[in-house]
Amino acid sequence: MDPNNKQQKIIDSTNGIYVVDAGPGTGKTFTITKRYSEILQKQDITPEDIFLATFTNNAADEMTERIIQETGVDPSKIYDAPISTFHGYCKKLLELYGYDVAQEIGINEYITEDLNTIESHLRETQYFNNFYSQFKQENTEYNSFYSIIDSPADLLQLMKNLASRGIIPKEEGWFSNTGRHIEGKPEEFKKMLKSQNKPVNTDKGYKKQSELRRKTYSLKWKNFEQNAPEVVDIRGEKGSKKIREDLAKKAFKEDNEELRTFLHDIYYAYLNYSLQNNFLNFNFLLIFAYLLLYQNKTVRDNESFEYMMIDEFQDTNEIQLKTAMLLAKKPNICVVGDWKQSIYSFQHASIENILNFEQRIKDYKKELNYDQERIEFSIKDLEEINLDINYRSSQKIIDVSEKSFSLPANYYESLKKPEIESYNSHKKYDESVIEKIEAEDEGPAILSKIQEIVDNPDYKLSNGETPSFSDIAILTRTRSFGVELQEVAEKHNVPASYEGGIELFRKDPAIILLAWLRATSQNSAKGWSVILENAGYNIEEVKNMLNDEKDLDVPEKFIEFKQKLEGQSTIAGFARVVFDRYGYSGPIPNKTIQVLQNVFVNSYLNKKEIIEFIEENIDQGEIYEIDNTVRENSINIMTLHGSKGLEFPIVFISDINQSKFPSTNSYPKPIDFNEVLGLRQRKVLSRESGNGVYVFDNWKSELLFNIVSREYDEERRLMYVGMTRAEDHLFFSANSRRKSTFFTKLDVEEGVIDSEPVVLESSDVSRDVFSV
DNA sequence: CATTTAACATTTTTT
DNA sequence: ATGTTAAATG
Repeated sequence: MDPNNKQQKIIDSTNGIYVVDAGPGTGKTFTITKRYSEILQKQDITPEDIFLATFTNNAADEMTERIIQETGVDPSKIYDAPISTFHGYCKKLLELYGYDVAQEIGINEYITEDLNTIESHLRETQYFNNFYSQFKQENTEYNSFYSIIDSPADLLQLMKNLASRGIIPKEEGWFSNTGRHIEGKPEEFKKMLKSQNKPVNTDKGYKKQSELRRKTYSLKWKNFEQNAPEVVDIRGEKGSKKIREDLAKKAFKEDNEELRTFLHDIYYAYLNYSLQNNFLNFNFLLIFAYLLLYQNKTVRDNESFEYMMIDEFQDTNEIQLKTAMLLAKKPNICVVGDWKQSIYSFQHASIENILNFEQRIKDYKKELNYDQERIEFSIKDLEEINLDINYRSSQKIIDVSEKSFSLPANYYESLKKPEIESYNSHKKYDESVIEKIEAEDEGPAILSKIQEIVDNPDYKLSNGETPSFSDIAILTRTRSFGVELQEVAEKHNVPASYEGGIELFRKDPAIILLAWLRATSQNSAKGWSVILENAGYNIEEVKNMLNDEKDLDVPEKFIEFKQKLEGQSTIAGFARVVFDRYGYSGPIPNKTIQVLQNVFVNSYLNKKEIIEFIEENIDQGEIYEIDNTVRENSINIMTLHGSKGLEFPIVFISDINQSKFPSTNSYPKPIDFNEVLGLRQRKVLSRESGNGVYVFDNWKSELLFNIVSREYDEERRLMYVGMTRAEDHLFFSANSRRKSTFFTKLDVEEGVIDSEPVVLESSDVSRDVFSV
């Protein structure tokens, strides 16, 4: 297939700075691949000169494959080419040149080739907890902060947040003045306060209280310290339309010096601790790579690229963009993305990267050049190109998807008409069915609808075929709803595979492994009871065998096996022996071993730590991806996030229910960061009438956080991502008693559901190997 | 009757 | 902590 005009323009425009607005189904990967091979054909250009950043490792592999197909280039030459995620590239960079980069911020630790990247969130939490208790003992001057923090993991999250914004501590103060970002933005704050505190006009000309005053009602339930102003003082008496702005401004000016010092010190100490223990999380990996490129001209000259392309640009964060700028030798930069599909802000992606690209790179250039010239090229000929032909969806589906941005997230949110450029469908197909269905029992209703669709010529697809199970995807906001749906499908013998991983450590292999780890270390009775009950002994028999803690009376064969296990020196060996004995094989035991091996790499068999790790995993229901779960002809169930980049003939968007989608979940954090407010503490320690010291809510920050309230644009974008996965037919489903405004205010025809779903003959289905 | 208050029900996404 | 909704208020 030949590129269309806009695509061709992007392919030909190899030199210069380009922002490509690539909406869903506009042939983004196709265009990037072609552009890559176009650049490759230039004289003296090899794959080593082109940096292509992708969002996931899978995307990097896929891109590489397609480039090999497209160019016919020798695969061995492109295999080592910098086509990778930022994380992957930065890790390589640090291993090559990063040995003493930490010195730049005063840390006397070294990065070596066996640096570990922490991929397990739980494992890092373990590390962090160890670090935290040590830090607390050594830094008693921050006692008042420790008493307001109930979960250290919140602090860790905060540091990662700062790291993704390029805020980096030095031994004294902040690196390159980056600490100013945690002080907040007074001008923006004043603007927000003003607009939030305007009384609201109704259609009939009445004036309601301001949005802000309505929200501050909840302050009433807070527990403020004695000298805090009364809530009626802040909000005004009944009938006041606005809150008192002078108090809000006073709250903004709260002295946070000590809090910032505390965060600086613990952040710095944790970076130090990480390197001491030879590990970095994803976020810290990026800051050290950034530091290296920032400070070392030689590395920059050696490593920078003639050409740079960044895919999924809407999901990059600030430090990634800065790093990319340091890596660009020339102004040959092409960023490709779609702001409408930016859905990873919880992971600190910054949508401003793409929305304000030009302003950002100009600002960053200034910032990066303030003491010496690091960005040598000039930023002037910046061009925007938008791809506007959609090759995926029918026009009807495209039109509906654009309504995502007009969906209010609650009963009082009023939205301005969004400015969305429209896409034209390349497809002639015009028989799309777009319906919403609701029922008291949502799962069976979806199944029933699917059974109606499958093999039904009324739902003919654009390729001329009648639908089969594998043409259908069910998208969910939460994982748990997806798992529920899979179970409902299983009960009806409808083939459905849940994509997105399983609770690995709650499966049998891990349970038995944990039991043997326990049986061969302290607290062995806990392990033995699981082992013996699993072997078929009843509770009474087990009790008798374990009666005497010091002299267990278990059958000889168990003792022999225990001795065999005690000879193992690595967790992988230990687990392998257990799984072999129990006959566990396949992806689940393999993945279990792989995870443990990755997490406890280099360390001798420390059973206590491993047991804690597994316990924590079971407790938290931690999710791990399993390979090869794909089945023949089955429905695909996945989260909306997981569906990014994919397409299906038929899509269901499910669980559009209150508090689920849009998600209204939010956890209170004692210390919080907001771009406008800066760093704030929401709890304070105070002495109540002489006696003890108590934790109170901080009226200042509680008031402030009402002003920078949460927005729901990302939930609407998530809806947009979901809808635009569909090629031919699109369905929405909700629980009739709990449906959210995303469902009720969606202007789509209501569908009918035929009674209950039928239970299929089991011979119709291929079995799911993981469901046993 | 429009507006405000108070009580009640829920509670993620993951490179 | 936040949204929904029924009851209270003036």
